[in-house]
Amino acid sequence: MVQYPTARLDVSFAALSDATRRGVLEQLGRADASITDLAQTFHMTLTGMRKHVGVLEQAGLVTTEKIGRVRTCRLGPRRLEDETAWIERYRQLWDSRFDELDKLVDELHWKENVHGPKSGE
Amino acid sequence: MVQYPTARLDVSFAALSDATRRGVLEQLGRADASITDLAQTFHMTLTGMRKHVGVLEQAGLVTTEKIGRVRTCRLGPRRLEDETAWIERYRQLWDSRFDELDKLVDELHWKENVHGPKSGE
DNA sequence: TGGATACTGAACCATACAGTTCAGTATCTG
DNA sequence: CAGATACTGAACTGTATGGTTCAGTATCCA
Repeated sequence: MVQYPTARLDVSFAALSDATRRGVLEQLGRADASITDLAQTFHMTLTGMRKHVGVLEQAGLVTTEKIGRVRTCRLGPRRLEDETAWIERYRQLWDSRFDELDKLVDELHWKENVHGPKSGE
Repeated sequence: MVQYPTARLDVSFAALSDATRRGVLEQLGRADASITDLAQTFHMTLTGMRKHVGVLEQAGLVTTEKIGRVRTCRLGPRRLEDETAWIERYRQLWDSRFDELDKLVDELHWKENVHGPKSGE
């Protein structure tokens, strides 16, 4: 059984669970931005935005660098590989689980066809 | 620009941000289970587990059905399509963003080669 | 130098969340 | 019927989250 970096998934999924933070990632996907830029986009105080950026940094999704007065934010090193991997595996489970259900349904149909009221189509 | 179902992403990413809940999904991927089953697996009270299952239900990742005393939990209708789509798009942004950076680096190299310390300036 | 700009840290607030206990209700089983 | 089982709802605890204000510090620019 593959072991996923559980704690890391906790923080990155949590980071993604906020619309503002997802928006920040999208904006940074277009161009680097300062805290002020981001705060303006999302109509929020600098302090508030700084916290969101902090969460994204913790998750490795954003890196920042302060030059002079300005902290510039850019997309970070992580590319959501583990998150994608987890979801992919989940989908496999999901598919196989529903295949099983399909089989059950088929079986029921078969029984119905053999023992049911209208045995010939 | 494609519009993602923001509120839905909020709740499903939040649902996934807890290791216990991800574990529940994995267990249900193997077989349906009662609240008692799940609570035992994760060493938790029934009440505690019921809450987690509630969160997963809200996110559409689990459905439950109570028959007699027993509430049976199974994987729900949602297959994390939207979540995958969001992450996919993010990866595209990430890639293009880093292509841009690569281009910048190339440009710097070029300038260095032309104007660098050894060739003039 | 002095004023505007960009950020930071501390403190605070309201709400949500993960978990518990406890006191039920409803259902099975002998 | 009695007792065990499976769950539920309310209430409580501690901690995290999303947001604010306010009082700074550091930097830039005229």
